[in-house]
Amino acid sequence: MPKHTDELNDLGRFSEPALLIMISLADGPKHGYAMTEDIAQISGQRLGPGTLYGGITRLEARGWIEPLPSDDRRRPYKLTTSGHKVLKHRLAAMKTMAKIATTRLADA
Amino acid sequence: MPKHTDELNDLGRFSEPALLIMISLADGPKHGYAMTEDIAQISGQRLGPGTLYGGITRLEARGWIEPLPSDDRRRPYKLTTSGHKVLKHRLAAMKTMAKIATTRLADA
DNA sequence: GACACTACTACGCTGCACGTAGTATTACGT
DNA sequence: ACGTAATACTACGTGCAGCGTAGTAGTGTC
Repeated sequence: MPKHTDELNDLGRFSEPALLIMISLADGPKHGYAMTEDIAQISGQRLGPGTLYGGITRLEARGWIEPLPSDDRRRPYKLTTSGHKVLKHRLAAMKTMAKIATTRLADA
Repeated sequence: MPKHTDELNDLGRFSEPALLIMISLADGPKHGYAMTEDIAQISGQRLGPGTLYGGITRLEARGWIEPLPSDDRRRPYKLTTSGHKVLKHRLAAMKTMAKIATTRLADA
């Protein structure tokens, strides 16, 4: 097992669905179903329950999101401070890569 | 098996390593080892051989990259027209998402 | 009271990501 | 000529993320 020497770069195998979930939570707490709808609107892709709740569980295990107290059957989640930081870092990396890639495509 | 109704959106399970390989090929043909070095420079992460050549094989199977004739033991690859198109499409989606996400983080 | 929508849980499969080990060639210093 | 490091891969095994399907149960509405 790799040591968590640098939490911001130790993403494990974490891909688009997990990223979409975090982005969805970036503008406020949401429960699972609401995330599905939100993600479908902003990205055009609809995550199945297996993908969604699987992703949520993994993100919670990493401490990047956490559940809020709930009275009914809904279970809302919010980004933790750590999750917020990771997402920000991740987005910056994405932008840098996208910029480099776009330049390369244009020049070629 | 899902039908290839829309090649640009049918990415399968395709994540960062595959994207990095395509970006690396965006500014000209490269062989495997050169990709590793290039990717390490632009992204800071070094792909192991399993990840790299596994990714290459899958990308070739999809017709997004293709091998060039080679005289020695090196096997250079280049982006196909199809691969070029997919990458461009993908980058546009990435930028849109990054923009939305950044706005959300800033507003929250 | 039928039907759609909401909000999940449970489960199983597949293949991608990743590591490790090994092979062979080339380049270099000494 | 000999060792060592860098180059450029192949081969192989493993685990878990991603994804689909099925099922459950409460809520709303007509």
